[in-house]
Amino acid sequence: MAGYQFADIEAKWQKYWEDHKVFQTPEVPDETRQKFYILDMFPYPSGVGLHVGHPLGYIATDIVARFKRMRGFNVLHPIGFDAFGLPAEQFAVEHGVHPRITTERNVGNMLRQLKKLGLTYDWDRVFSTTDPGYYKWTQWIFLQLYSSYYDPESRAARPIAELVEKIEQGRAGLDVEWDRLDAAEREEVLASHRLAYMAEVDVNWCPALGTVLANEEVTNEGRSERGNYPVYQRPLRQWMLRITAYADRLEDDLELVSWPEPIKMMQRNWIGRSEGALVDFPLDDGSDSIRVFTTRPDTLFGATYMVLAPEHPLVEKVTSAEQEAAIREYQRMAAGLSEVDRMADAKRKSGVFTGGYAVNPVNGERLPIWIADYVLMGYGTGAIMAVPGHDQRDFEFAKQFDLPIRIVVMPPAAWLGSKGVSKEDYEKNPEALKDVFDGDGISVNSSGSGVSLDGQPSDEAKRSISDWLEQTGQGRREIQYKLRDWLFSRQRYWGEPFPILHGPEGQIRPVDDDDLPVRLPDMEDFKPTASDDPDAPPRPPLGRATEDWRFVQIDGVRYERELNTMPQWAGSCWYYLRFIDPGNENQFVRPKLESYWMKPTGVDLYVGGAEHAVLHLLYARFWHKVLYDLGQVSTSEPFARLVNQGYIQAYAYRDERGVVVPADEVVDQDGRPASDVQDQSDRRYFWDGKPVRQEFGKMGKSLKNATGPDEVSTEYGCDTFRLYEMYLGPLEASKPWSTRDIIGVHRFLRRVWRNLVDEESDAMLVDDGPPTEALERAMHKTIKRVTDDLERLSFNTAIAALIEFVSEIVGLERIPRSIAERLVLLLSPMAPHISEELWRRLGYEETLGYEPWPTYDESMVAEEEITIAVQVNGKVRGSVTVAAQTPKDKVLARARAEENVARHLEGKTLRREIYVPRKIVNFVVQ
RNA sequence: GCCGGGGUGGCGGAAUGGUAGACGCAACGGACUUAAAAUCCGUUGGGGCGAUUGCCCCGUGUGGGUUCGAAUCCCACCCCCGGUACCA
Repeated sequence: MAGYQFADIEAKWQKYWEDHKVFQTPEVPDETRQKFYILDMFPYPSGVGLHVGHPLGYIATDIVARFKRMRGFNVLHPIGFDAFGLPAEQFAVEHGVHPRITTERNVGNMLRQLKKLGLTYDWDRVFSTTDPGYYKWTQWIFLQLYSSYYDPESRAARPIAELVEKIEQGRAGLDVEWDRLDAAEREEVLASHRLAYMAEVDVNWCPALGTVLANEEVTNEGRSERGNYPVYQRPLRQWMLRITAYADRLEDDLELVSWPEPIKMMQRNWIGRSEGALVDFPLDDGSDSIRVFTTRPDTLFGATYMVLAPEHPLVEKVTSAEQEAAIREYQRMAAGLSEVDRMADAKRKSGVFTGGYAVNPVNGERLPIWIADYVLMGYGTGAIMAVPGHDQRDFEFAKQFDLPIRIVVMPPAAWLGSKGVSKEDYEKNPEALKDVFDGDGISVNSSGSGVSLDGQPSDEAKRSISDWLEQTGQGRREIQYKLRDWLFSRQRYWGEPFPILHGPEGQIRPVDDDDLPVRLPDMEDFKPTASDDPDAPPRPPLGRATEDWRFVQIDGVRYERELNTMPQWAGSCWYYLRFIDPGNENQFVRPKLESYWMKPTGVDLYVGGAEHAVLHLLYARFWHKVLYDLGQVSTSEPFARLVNQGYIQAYAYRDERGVVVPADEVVDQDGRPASDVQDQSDRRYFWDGKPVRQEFGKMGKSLKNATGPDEVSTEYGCDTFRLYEMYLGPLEASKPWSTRDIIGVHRFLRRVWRNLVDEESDAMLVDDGPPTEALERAMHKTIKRVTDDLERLSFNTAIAALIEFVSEIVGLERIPRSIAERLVLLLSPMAPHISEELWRRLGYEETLGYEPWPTYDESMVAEEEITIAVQVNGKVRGSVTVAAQTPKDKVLARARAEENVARHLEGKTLRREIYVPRKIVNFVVQ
């Protein structure tokens, strides 16, 4: 037996931890202890297994979990699998195997890989979103959404029964004659308020995937996020979730959470709140009016024309006979343009005059009405008032078609002066100042029909014009959102069935709670009906299920089940709640446990990739808020603190043809990478020895540059692997994988071992003598550094501190026991196996998972902080503050202060005085 | 274009107003060894002087500023990464 036998050690302790369920969190927690809920974004069970990039976040959370346990916290650290949805289903389709089977197999493989990393998840809490015991409650939550509505008065979700009550009492503020409506009509009214409702809307239809997709799942290029297939707009009757009702709360509450600023920003942009006003512009014949939305009602006097979206319903009405042909032509062209073409053409504005006119309500001016594709039907009202003096796009359009431009907001005179620009200059060329002048100006030329804004600053002008519009009934304040309701159904097999029945007259009936879950039927043919035809009808695979699944007889009525399934994101919207009480068959989570683990601000630390910024992270917040309103959970936000781990990147290689060459077939040839195919029968042998181009990218299958955790663990052990991944750099940063660097942390572990264990005799090299003062001091300093670094998730510097400390004990004949013990404890969150082994060899019976974290003595680490100041003629001219531990530090500080001042006062003499710690005046110049 | 993050040795990265480059890799020199691996010791931002110990100048994307003192704070610009895009 010699040296650090990591393979034996790791196998031994992993088995021990699993057999003794060391890291299991008790089902009912000890409420006297402080809790810490630390969560990873659970993975979908990929078929190809893990590469070294995946566990980065898992290792980080595991370190924190172990650290927090040692600091006395009651830790919940679970893992599960997001197994429904497109990726799992696509994998099954490709392999021609039922997704239930591939999912089970993949979950098994991933569990094996995760366990090999020594992660301290509570394995008894593992579940997949595909387990009927789980999706039963996903369906149940859906029914909560279905039977709730958003009450604007209390700004919260309430049971739909309360709405019925309000309507009956005439308090709902709805313009309906409830008593005279039949059941179907009543349901229609309710449907327009339910948080889950069916509606015929323009949806993103992806024929190649055979399903509809949510806005969040469609890329900028108008293609599917999964698979990159074309997506078309098309009206279909689908399930929707009324996430828009929560737009303002989703935006406001971002302030409550400690999330990375970029993620908050992405959510804000996605929600896209903008405050402004709705204004009605009557047509000049008075027959109708054009309603527009504007964020700049203070520029109403600057409107010089109107623009409708080409597909706006009023286009027909306002078009004059002579313009009709031109308008038709333009509409046809606009309809034919794809999103991409439209974007490519964004710089050049196009449009056509309709021949019609509208009247500006503030001054009675007749404004020509145009149509143009820079106005989108999908945002605001699909119509705008054009103010070319104060809007870039309107300005470009006006220039192109020679329409008048009017300035109605002027930068303050002082501001213009500071730029060396006159009022006239600005009027001549407002564009020149647009970039630097943000609109906080003073209204000018803004008087008309009984209202004047002249002289008012923009904010004030916005308020007074809004008041005037509201008083005269020509408009009102309005907040617009970019966020759309969430399209919630998919024409796919591998998802949660909806707990919904459709009656023969089209009535919707929720499945009784007692009949949940509605199980996904076992089907041989689960493949989606894909097509190249954008007009192909959606055919949900569940339509091919057996009749006894599809039809249900209740009270003599024959109902058909909803054939769509829920989208990928449904399961991940609430899984963090189920981990709290995973086995509960009667409730989705026990309230008592929920409030213990979630209060006061939700999951304490949530680690995962940034790619879910507007998908999972937004959807989960929405569901959570609904559950909160309904009294089912006790916090308004699910995740208190979020950290996005970076990607691990790796070099990838392409040959002259641009074909990817596997990274392990590349060799160094005179300092340049070259292809190295040994097998002569391989068709690629031709390229042997040819130079390849190096690039840098995300690790993965497509670049053939992935390294598996198993390979690393076999060669160096998983403790080394864990240390290496954390030592690469900050958790949040993307960083390059470099297999050759692994040796560094491996050497460190071997050094630890060698210094504590005699390689010959296998005996511990520790004694009970006291450490030297210097060593004890270094120990305290290290404890402080590691503790602070782990608190702020700076794993790389924590490890560096340990490496540094170990170099202090190198060469010591025997290590004082007290030092060895604390070193092992400090190391254990990061390298648990070697630590556990050393801990036992130090004579402890108990596993060190819950051993107390070592403490440090302030007086041992406190660095005396001294300030050295220099006075010249009674005036302080320089000072240096240093954290000094040795007299040498102090001398250095004094010398520096002196030097700094001397440099500025050449020729003068400095009189030196003694320094006094903390508040000092030391050098006096005369 | 707009929003957000960033730019420090050959490389990954430390340092958030006080000795820039911790720690690791790579590289070079040395010890041990028949040899190699492993291990250990030393050197390693650039330039110059002294060469025994030491000393000086320049250096954190570029240019300015604040300060006794700036990688760090402020202004302008350049470049890279991420998000987003005719959102009225």
